[in-house]
Amino acid sequence: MAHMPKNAAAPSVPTRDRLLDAFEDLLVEGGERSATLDAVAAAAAVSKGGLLYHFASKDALVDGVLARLDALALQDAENIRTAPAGPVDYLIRTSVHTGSPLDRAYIAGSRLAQGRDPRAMQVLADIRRRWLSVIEEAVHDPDTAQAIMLISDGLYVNSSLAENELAPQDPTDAAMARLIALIGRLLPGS
Amino acid sequence: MAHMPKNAAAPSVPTRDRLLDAFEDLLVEGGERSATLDAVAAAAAVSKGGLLYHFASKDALVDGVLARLDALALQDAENIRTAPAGPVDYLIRTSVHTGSPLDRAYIAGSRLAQGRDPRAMQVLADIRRRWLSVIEEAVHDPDTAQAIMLISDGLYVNSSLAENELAPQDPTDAAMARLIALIGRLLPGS
DNA sequence: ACAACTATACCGTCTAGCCGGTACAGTTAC
DNA sequence: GTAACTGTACCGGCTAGACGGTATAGTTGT
Repeated sequence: MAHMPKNAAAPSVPTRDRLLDAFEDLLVEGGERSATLDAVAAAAAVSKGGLLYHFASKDALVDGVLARLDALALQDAENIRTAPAGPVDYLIRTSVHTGSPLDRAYIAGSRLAQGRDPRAMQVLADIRRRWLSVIEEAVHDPDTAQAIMLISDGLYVNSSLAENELAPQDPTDAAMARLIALIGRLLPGS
Repeated sequence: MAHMPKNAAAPSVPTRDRLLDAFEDLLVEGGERSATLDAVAAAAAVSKGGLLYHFASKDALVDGVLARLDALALQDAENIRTAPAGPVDYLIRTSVHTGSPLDRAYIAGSRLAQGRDPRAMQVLADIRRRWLSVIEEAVHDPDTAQAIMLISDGLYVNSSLAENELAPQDPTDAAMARLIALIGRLLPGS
């Protein structure tokens, strides 16, 4: 058990992933400023030296979350495409914060983008482009697809801005169902 | 020329406002982290002592931009209500970045909110609530009004994410006109 | 006299990153 | 089989610089 955690009865979650999780959580809950190396190390129950062993710099940590976000989003594009209730329904319902790993990673990425990190902005742009093309494929009209993407983005910022009830917060509630019905009116066929 | 800018043939802009402008610009262009007291003072061509003469703390500076944002947004709500082409047209067209004072102030406020500043989150929430009620007044249907707000929010994040052409960037271009036409389909009357 | 500054020095704290050390499993050489 | 050594995974103390804020003495136009 050379490279395993000392106390591991089970492999548990690798330290590297725990550090990434901690970094994400701090970004999501406290914004960029609160996600310091010390805070990340503490949240992951690792010393600062241990953090820097896995990620040589804060930049490396950023690259780490961004890489994971990209991988998660790539998988998600497939989920959207093959969703039983259809891509639009799936996209809209998952645009509010669900606490899924992708969700957390996406918000973390947004925080980094708001801090003007060009890598984060690039990754987010790529993800959104991917989503848009899936929706375009489904609705067969670029303008409609774009409008749907905009609503999805709007839902995201709303649930990001926390505790306000301007928009549906829960993917399963009635307001969400009404919103999806409304979006139906945008579709070319009627 | 004591309290006037040295070079002022005209009263020009008062130092206090130049400091607020500088703070906003730094927030918009470099995110929260780059907007330090030293940077703000330098950008406004004022000494650090001069900055702290007008704003005793960074918190006071934040309060300053937030107060100005709130005032600007209050005025804007009236502009939306009385827009010749109608509230929805106006709201949507001004949801992309135009470089207007309100626009810059709003983005600056968003940066602060992303840094989890509760005051900023509160001010933004109030502004959005105001906009929503103006739109509700105009379209006579809460769900439709909400969907329109979401599209507006979506446009805003898109133009915030810079240099991507997923959504219309220019309030006068054809894509914007098509988007507004599409939104027309959401309206209860047809 | 006073408001509106400039300039400079300073303080405590926070932050990123560095470095020397430790523990220990596995490898090699005899 | 055991001593010497290697690589991995960490610990925790440290430092330089940035940051928010204080302080203070001087300057300038009215």
